[in-house]
Amino acid sequence: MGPDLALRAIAEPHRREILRMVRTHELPVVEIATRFPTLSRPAVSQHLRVLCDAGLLSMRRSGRNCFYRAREDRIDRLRAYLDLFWGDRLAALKRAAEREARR
Amino acid sequence: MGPDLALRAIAEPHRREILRMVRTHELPVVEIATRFPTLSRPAVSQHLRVLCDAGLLSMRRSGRNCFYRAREDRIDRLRAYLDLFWGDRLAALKRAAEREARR
DNA sequence: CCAACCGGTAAGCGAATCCTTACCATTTCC
DNA sequence: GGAAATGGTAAGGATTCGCTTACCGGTTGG
Repeated sequence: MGPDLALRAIAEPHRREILRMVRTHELPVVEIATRFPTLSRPAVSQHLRVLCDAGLLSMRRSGRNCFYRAREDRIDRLRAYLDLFWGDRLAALKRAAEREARR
Repeated sequence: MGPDLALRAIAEPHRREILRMVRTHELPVVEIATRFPTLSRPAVSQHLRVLCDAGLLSMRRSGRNCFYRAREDRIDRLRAYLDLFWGDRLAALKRAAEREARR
């Protein structure tokens, strides 16, 4: 069930970076790949697959381009799961503020 | 650098369960292990190690017992990283509310 | 039509992950 | 002192991960 695939997906730095890139606007694979000079293109394709399987990305085909984009609804769902998992958010903010004030 | 170890650590369901168990109060390893009937004790020990290496747990020795406990400050730090990563939280809540209202 | 472009898939490889059994050190209690 | 309890570590195995190169199908434009 739910958040496992997504959590595993975002545990990988490259995939977090991809997710960040397609948050505000969709991008074709070529564009994503060129921003990873150290990575082969299949590697990027495979990361995209993992993110899609986790439900965090959607894909749109147009001609010979594949545009990927973050699925905001799924991201929100993951955030909701994590919020529930971590527990009281206000308490956390309060602690953070106290630690900040202590310096 | 920072959140990678922690994110990898919480990507594992057993480790999330452990983290949940020692959030409010510390627990000795035996107690943690008995709550995982399907897991050997070394497996639990190894999960505890991963969580410690990620900074998410602290350990206190007392006699022959090792009490583990969640490090709330590190958890808060991880939450802060994720909040920054995801972006505007209010926008997310708004979207969630809209989706909810749409049913 | 055909050469270039775009992107997914297959196969393989080294490393990491998660688990097991076996063993060890320390502490406690008789 | 010695048995029992606690918990870490070593070694090994099966699986998964992240990456590579090689290849293949679909689209486009000369």
